Amino acid sequence: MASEAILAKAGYHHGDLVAALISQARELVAANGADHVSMREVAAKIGVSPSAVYHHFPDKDALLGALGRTIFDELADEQEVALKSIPGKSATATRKRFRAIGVAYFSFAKNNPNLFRLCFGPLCAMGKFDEKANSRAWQLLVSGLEEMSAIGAVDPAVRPNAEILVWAAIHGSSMLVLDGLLPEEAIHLVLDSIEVALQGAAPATKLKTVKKVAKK
Amino acid sequence: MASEAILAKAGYHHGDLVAALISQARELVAANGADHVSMREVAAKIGVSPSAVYHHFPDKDALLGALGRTIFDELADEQEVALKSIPGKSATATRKRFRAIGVAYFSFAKNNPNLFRLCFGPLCAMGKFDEKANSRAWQLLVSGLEEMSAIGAVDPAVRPNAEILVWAAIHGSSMLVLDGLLPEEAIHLVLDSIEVALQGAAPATKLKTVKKVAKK
DNA sequence: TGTACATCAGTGAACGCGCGTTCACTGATGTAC
DNA sequence: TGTACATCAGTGAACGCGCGTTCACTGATGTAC
Repeated sequence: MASEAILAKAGYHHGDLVAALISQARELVAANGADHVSMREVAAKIGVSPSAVYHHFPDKDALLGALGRTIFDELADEQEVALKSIPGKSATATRKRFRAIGVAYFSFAKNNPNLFRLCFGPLCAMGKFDEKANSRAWQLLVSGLEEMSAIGAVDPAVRPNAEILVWAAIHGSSMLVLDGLLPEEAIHLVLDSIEVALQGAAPATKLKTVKKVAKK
Repeated sequence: MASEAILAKAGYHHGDLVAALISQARELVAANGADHVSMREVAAKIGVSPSAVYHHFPDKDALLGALGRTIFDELADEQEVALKSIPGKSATATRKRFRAIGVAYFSFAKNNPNLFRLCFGPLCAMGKFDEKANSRAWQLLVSGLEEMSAIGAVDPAVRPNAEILVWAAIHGSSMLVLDGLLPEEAIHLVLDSIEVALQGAAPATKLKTVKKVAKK
């Protein structure tokens, strides 16, 4: 949809420079990594003078920040596409959907390592993205876990912190695969382990003991 | 130990420029992030000409690569210190030690975010560190899980992929806290959940069902 | 419908900078005899 | 022990570059009357 706007007009006024800049920045970040993208290059590839960019973004971080926001959206989009391809209310479908959330997350990282690193890099820590840029992906995970709970696949003792554990494990394994520190299968092993872990099913008393010891 | 060597000599020949360069690079990366450190600045802070660096490192990546290797070592050092502070063969001590591995990992990330990001950034993916730079930390985790198994704290069904799950979860939560996407308590919630998850204790038949469904 | 004018969104030249790296060089060191 | 000499580890000047950003400007657009 951005591309329509980009091609819509030519001449002195561009038409939709903002969209074109973000889209071109996306291209260059994907290809070279966020650290090797310059304002001048982005402008040049669009055929616009470097200074034109400053009519739309106050500085480089702002452009990359805007890009980061759209990448978070892309990630959530892909997760939603994956989810929609698995209809049905059965336990099997629910489990497949839950898994798909993690697999889509990992696939996005694998297919777009530089974009993924932009989202979860220093710019994120500096708060250059929307505060809630990642909230769609988070919400999908929450819903997935609610569905899993509904079919009895989540031990109540594990439920409260499940979102955090699952996100951390999926994010960590994705990152470590990108870093070349874990093999690509890791994501599936992690998802296997997570499902087992969520199931829990230790007797309540036993769980209590575990927690007590752990807190000491 | 590096500082002795650095201060050992003065004059035309430095004495141990390699160690001094790495140590100064460490300082600057910690303060400004790896992307904002230059060869010239490192050399200047040591009081040496920029070109001197090239007698010891072929290029910038090589210097940062060498630094990365030492940071992985620092991380493992801190984990070992934490482990040694918890002696004893009791189940309680074992659990505390296991937890300490994760807490030390997180603390290192929290106290040295820029160094941590250097270790697990693009340079790592490019193979600029030793292939086995992270192997000490990994080995500590393996040993920790073996200890945990020995006291019966790890369900045999969960054991095979436990290292990967645990590393991914600890790494992921550390990263997400650095990114400002999870609150600092996340690491403790994750460690709680991991201990419960390792305990597992679902009946074997039930586990099988779970796995079968998951693989579909 | 036509026109005046404010506003918007570009241009292009320039500023000032720090960067990674190379090169020819030289002072210091250590070793063989 | 003294000396010649190869090697090592520095210097300092320079190359060539691309960068983020600013500035005075101008062409295009849209709106009020």
